[in-house]
Amino acid sequence: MIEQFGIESDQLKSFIDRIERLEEEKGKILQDIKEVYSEAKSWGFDTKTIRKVISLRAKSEREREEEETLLDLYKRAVGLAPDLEG
Amino acid sequence: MIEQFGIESDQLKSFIDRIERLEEEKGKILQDIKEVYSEAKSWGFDTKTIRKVISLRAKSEREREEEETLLDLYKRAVGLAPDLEG
Amino acid sequence: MIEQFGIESDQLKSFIDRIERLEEEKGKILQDIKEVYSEAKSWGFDTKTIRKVISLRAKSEREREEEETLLDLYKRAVGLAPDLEG
Amino acid sequence: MIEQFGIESDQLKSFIDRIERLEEEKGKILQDIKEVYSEAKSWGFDTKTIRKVISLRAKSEREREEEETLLDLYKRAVGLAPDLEG
DNA sequence: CACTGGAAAATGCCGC
DNA sequence: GCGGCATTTTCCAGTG
Repeated sequence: MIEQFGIESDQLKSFIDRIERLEEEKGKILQDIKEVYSEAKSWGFDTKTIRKVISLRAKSEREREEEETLLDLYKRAVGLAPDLEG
Repeated sequence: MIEQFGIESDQLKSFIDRIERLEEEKGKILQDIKEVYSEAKSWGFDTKTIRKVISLRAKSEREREEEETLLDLYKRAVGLAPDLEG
Repeated sequence: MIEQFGIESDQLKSFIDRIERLEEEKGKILQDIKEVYSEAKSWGFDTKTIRKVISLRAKSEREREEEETLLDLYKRAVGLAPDLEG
Repeated sequence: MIEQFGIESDQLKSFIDRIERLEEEKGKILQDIKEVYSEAKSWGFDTKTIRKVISLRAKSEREREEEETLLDLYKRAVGLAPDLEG
């Protein structure tokens, strides 16, 4: 008897099932990514470099956003911009 | 001279695009997973323990036993668990 | 006008210097720790398990018990462990 | 009796002790760092921004090094530099 | 096939 | 007490 411990076993099971299902989907995508790298490699491309390129592109996007955030942060820190709560 | 690599270059771009697209899908799934954890938490469940359970279920019975055996061994070595013949 | 912040600016720089110095020390310790793990590994020990033991020792007896209890509870909920009453 | 399992219990204990000692030192440094942040905060500085500054400085150093590495990598990838074993 | 380095995941911490 | 961020741990591909 689980209920005596005060947890709703069915609900918990349902959450875990949902996560496991999503993890499975994730696993497929991960697999797909691996296969693309592998195909690229068989074409003679250097996968390490491809990874770098992709990570740089992701980064530069992220950093563009971050720069803005950072600027705001600094501005607020020195009183050049209002705090978030106005 | 770049052009001499024209065809390969297109091929490379195509690989990178495919990977980036897959990464995007992966990002969505990751987001979904986060949301389920968050919902579970709002129900009062402990997400850290949920993660442990999921990771345990992903392992084979054999793996689980091996890990436990080794951990017990090390624990006894440092006095965290009593010796077997204790 | 920056100068009006002159004194605070010096103070800030000083804080940052102190932190960076401490970070450097931290880096050395981290390096030392890595080396011990590496040596342990070369003796045939399993570093992952060592980490677990160390993390267990850092916890109080009470904490360890609580975690285990909760894990058992969740495990039973998903059928990874038998119910207590069979 | 541990030896029957084939691990050198004393050696293992010694490694773990060394690591725990280093962890303790690390903990002190971490504590020191916290205190500096706390002092800075009491002076009215924004700790989040300080963290950013420090992490940026650490990063730009690392990235200077990385850029070089990356350039080499790309060069090798397109045959403009010899492979490492060259 | 063990080691190393780098990506991904988990944990812990800080501020709100 | 929660959400976001930094650290730490785990995993995995590539390399010798």
